Amino acid sequence: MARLSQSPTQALITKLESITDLTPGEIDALRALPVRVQEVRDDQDLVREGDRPTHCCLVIEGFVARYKVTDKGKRQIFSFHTPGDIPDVLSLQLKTLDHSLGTITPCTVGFIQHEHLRELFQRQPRLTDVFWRETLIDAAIFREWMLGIGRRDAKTRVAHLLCEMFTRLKAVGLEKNNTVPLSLTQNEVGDALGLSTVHVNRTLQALRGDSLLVWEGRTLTVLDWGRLAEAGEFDKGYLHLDRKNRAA
Amino acid sequence: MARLSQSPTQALITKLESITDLTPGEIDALRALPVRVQEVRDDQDLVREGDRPTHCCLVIEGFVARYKVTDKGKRQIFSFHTPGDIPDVLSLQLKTLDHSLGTITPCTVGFIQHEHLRELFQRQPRLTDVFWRETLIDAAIFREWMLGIGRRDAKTRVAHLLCEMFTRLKAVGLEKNNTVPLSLTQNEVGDALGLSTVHVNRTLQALRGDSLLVWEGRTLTVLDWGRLAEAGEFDKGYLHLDRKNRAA
DNA sequence: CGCCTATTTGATCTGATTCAAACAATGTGG
DNA sequence: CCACATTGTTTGAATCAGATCAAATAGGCG
Repeated sequence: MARLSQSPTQALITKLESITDLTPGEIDALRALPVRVQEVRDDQDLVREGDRPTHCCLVIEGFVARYKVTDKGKRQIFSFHTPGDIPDVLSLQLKTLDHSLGTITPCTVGFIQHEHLRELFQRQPRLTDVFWRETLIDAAIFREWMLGIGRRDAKTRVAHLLCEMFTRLKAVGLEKNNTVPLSLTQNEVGDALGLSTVHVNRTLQALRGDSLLVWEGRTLTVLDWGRLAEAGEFDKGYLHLDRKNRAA
Repeated sequence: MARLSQSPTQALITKLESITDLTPGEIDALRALPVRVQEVRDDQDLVREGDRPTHCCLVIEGFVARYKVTDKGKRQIFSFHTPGDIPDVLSLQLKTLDHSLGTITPCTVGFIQHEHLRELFQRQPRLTDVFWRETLIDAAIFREWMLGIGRRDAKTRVAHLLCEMFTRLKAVGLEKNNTVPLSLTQNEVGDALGLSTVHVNRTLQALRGDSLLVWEGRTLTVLDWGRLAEAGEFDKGYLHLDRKNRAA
């Protein structure tokens, strides 16, 4: 249960502070953003391909995914988003959405009007760079997924995704004892990696067999990070998490 | 042979004008950008994964590609870039490059110091939005490729890529009589689509057999756009080419 | 308890890879 | 201007990773 005293944008501020330094003025401006908070159950679209939204969605609690569906009805998930993310900031710049955004767990979502974000960027121009940077990291993750889907085998792909989720969740403070909350179904993992559910299942069994991880219910525990990262060819560079690593 | 009177940033200006309106002041500022022009032969890296560049690369002539290589030595190409593109603007925001950028044909490349671009954005803040928008369209293309690599079969993928290249080249004025210059090898197409060269070859034969296209030497001619677009499940929405379609 | 959703297992099939070699086109130096 | 080298395309055959189909099992939860 969220504390009532907590601003709906707290998760956003935490997230941004994990990748950049914010001035007190910027933090105040973010806190002052008018946000309409809403509970949404799972498997609901927040915005849909073809929409022309006038607001953005801030994930406050839960997991959401961006995806698109083939003419033949096959779904490809492009990204998973965690609290603090605004998966559709891009709608500020691109009028028509080219993909959909939906919840994959029950969520708390904050809706922020475009006009308010535009005002924010006008008053705090440096935040434009911060959000631009965010969308660029997004794209870096797309590239890494593309590399996996196009050129890595199933086992490597699955291991890589789990490494990525673990690392990202850890970066926003959700890791404890090598364990992170990870409420994805094997079907969703398949849609993210371009694999069938059945094959994801068998691949996970192989990873379990190697004693690399335990993933049951909604938590993932990494038993041997070194070997898991190796199995997934995982190098976190592309996540650009290191604050020292950002451009001057 | 390029006219000497032409600014090295002309291709860039043309490109930007295809997706947005520029003010005379913005055009002047772009023209005034100090650019070091250089001829580069094919198959040369312009910047490499791990680099911390202090300049960006403007494609003036030729094709370049962004790519990354698997631990096992398999290459995945993320994007092809044509004259007017600055494939690595992202290095302004992300200090360390997470992928490489290389020529796939002999090229004319313009190098622009980061500091000059930063000054430009300071003086013409609206250009920040224009370039942000550019990188967002980049990401939209990544998503569409991901959908293809993950969820479409070889024939659809190849047809889709050819539709995309045709459309993009047409948008920058390089189409004539349903023909565009397309200097890609089948091997490069494979690396872009996550397919083996052999299979790309057989797939192209199928498309030729259907009288959808002719692709020989360095030009692609589309014989039946309607059926090719259908075969590739191609809908150009994701390219966000329509100027009327940009956010207010 | 019974329903619904997610995971698991088994058997079969296939699109795409791999390996290997021939062929075609382009460019180079003598 | 030809011989040769290089790079890209094409063909054929064998193989395999992963998909598909179908059905059983296991968890959660009202």
